[in-house]
Amino acid sequence: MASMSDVARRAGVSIATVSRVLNNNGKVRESTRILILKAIKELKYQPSRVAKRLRSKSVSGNLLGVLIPDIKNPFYVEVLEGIEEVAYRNNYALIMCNFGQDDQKERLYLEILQSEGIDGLIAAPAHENDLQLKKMVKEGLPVVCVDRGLKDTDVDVVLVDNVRGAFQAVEHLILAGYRRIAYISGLSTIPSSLLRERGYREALAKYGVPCDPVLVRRGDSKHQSGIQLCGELLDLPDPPDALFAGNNLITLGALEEIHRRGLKIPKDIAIVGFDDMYWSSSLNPPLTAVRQPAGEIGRRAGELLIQRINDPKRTSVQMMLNAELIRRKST
Amino acid sequence: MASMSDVARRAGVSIATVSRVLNNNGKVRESTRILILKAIKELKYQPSRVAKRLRSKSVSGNLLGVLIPDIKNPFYVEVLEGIEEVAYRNNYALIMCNFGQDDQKERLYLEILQSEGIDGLIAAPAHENDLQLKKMVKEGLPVVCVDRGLKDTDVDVVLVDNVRGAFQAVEHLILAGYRRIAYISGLSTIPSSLLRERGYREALAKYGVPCDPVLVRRGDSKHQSGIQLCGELLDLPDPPDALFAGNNLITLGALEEIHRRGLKIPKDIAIVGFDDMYWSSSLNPPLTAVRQPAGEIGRRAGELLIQRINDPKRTSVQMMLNAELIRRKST
DNA sequence: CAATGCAATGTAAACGTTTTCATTTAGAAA
DNA sequence: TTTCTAAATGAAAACGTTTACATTGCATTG
Repeated sequence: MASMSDVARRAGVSIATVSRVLNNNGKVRESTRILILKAIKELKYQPSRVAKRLRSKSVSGNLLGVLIPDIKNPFYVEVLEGIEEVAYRNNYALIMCNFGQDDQKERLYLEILQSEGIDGLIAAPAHENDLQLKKMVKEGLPVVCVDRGLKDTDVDVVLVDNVRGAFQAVEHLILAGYRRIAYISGLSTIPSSLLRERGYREALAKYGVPCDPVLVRRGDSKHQSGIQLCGELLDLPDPPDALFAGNNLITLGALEEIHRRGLKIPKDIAIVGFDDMYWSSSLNPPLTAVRQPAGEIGRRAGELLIQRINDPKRTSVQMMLNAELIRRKST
Repeated sequence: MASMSDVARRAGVSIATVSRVLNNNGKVRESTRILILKAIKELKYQPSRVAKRLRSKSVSGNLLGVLIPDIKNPFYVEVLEGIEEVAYRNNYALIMCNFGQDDQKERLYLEILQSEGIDGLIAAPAHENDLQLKKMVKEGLPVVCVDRGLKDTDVDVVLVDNVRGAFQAVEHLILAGYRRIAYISGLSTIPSSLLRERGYREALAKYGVPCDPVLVRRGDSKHQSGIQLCGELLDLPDPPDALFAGNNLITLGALEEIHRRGLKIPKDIAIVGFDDMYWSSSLNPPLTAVRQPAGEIGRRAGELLIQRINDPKRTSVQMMLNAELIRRKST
C-alpha cells in the first residue's frame, strides 16, 4: 500500500505538506494542493488509521468500542445497529465486544479496547459497580453507558424508564383481571432487573394485589432460565395466572415452556414481556410487550459519545427514553 | 499508560529485552526475565496493539474484520456470534461492519478495514463479483467468505448446501400434498437466492409439479419485501396453497401479512422458511424451516481464517455444511 | 535597495513497538 | 591468565503518521 511518503515523492513535496492537504489545516498553495491530490488519486493512497492513531492522541483515530453483554439478545442487536448507523455516518469503525455476561471476558475485552487505543466506548457494563470501567472513565476515556448505569460515576447514560415500563405492564395485567402475577427476573446484579422488579411491586401495591414471594423468580437473563423458571412457576400448587417476563430471552423461553405443556395463552396463563421485537406480532399469540426504543438508544448513545469525544469536558447527561406498552393478544 | 520504555527503565534494561520476554523469543537470562515481569506487573503495563500493528506486518496484530450484509437478520447475528467466539478464544478483536446490502457502504467499509491493517477478514460479499474484495484477496489479505462465495477467486468459503436445503423444503411441501407452491426470493444478485430457487425448481420438476412463473417473486431480502410479496401472492386470482420463503426476514414478513389477513396456517396456506431461529418453535404456528447451522458456520469461518493467517499459502477449502429441515406445524 | 513580515514549505522528532545487527558479558577451555 | 564461544543485552532503524519548529521565498514597505 502506498504511504504518505510515496505521495510526497510523486508530488515533489514533503510529507508535511501532504499531511496538511489531507487534514485541511495549515496553508498550502492551491497549485501544490492540486498536485498532491493528483498523486493521491494516482497512487490510490489511503492513509493508515493505525499510524494516525499511534501518533496522535489529539486527533481522533476514528475507532469506537462497543461492549455488550449478549449478542443473542435481539435488544442489544438493535442497539448495536443504532450505534453502527451513527458511527458509520461519522466515519468511525466499531470494535464489537460481546462479553456474554462473563466478568473475566469483560475484563479482557476492556483491556483489549484500551490497548487498541479507541477514542470512545459504548458499554452495557456487567454491573453498576464495574471497577475497571469506572477507572477507564476516570482516566478520561469517553464512555457512554446504555441500558445500565455506573454507580457514583460521572458518565453519560441512555436508558429507558424501567420502573415505569414494568409498572405499565403489570398494571395492564391487573386491569385485565389477573391477580396471581409472577415475575421472572434476569440477573439481579443488573440494575434493570431490580428496577423492573420495583415497577412490578409498585403496580401490585397500588392496586392492593398481594405480592406472593413465591411468584418472583430470579435467573440469569438467558433463554434457558425462561424455560426453567416458567416451568417451576407452572408446577406450583397454586400457579400464576399471568407472567411478567424480565427480558425478551426470558419471554421466549417462557413461551416455549408454556407451549410445551400445551397450555393456552392467555386463557391458561397470560404473558407480557419486557422488550419488543419487530416479529413479536408473529408470535403465538402475538405478544403483549413493553417496547424499548432500542435502535434509538443506540443512536443516541452514538451521538452522545461522538459529542463527548469532540468535547471531553461537556457536562454529562442521563437520557431516559420512554418505554411503551404494546398490547397484543397474549394478555 | 505505561509504555515499554517505562518498563525497560524500571527494570534497568533496554526495550529490546523487554520485547523479548513479552514475545518469548530470543534468549534472556532468567533473573532479568523476572525483573522485567515484576516491572510489568508494577506498572500494569499493557502492550499497545496499535504500535505492534504498525510496526510489524510479520507478527499478527490480532485484529479481524467482519463484513456482513444485514445485522437485522438473525442468521448473520448467529454467524457473528460464532466468529466472535473463536476470535476471542484466539485473542483477536473484531471490527464489525454492517453494510446493509449497500454497495457504497461496503466499499467504504472495505477501505476502512484495509486502513485499519486487519490481519484477516470474514465477509459475506454483496455479490459474487465483488471486485474490490477480490482485489484484496489477490493482494494477499486472508479472507474467508461465509454464506456467499466469490467467483473465480481462490478463497476459503463456508456455506450451506442451499440447493439441497431448498429441495428438501419444497419436496416436503409436495409430499404433504401442496401443489401451488410459491417462492419468495431474496435479492437475485445474491448467489444463495439463485441456488435456493434452483432447489425449488428441481423439487417441482422431480415430482412433475408444474412451475407457475407467477408464483416466484423476487424482493430485496428484507422484512418488508416478505410482507409485500406475500400480499401480492395472496391477491392472485389463483393464489398459492404453500409458500417457500427465501430467508428468515422474508418468512417473518410473510407470516405477518398472512396473520393480518386472518388466514390460518397451514389450513389456508402453508409456509416453510429458509433459516431457523431458536425461537421458531414459539411462532404462530411453530415454524417448519430449513435450519442452517449458523453458529457453526461462524466458528468454522473463524477457524479457517486464523489458520490462513498463520499459513497464508495453505490451499483453499470450500466447506459445505448440511442444512436440515425442521418440521413443525406450519406445513 | 534593505528590511520586514507573512505565506508556503520542509525537517525532524515523536508515538510504541519489532527486529537486525553490534556489542558486552560470562563461562569454558587451554 | 588468556582466549574463545555462546549467551545476553543494547543501539538504532523502521512502520506511517502528526506537529512543532525552522527555513525559504516573495511581496510589501519605508
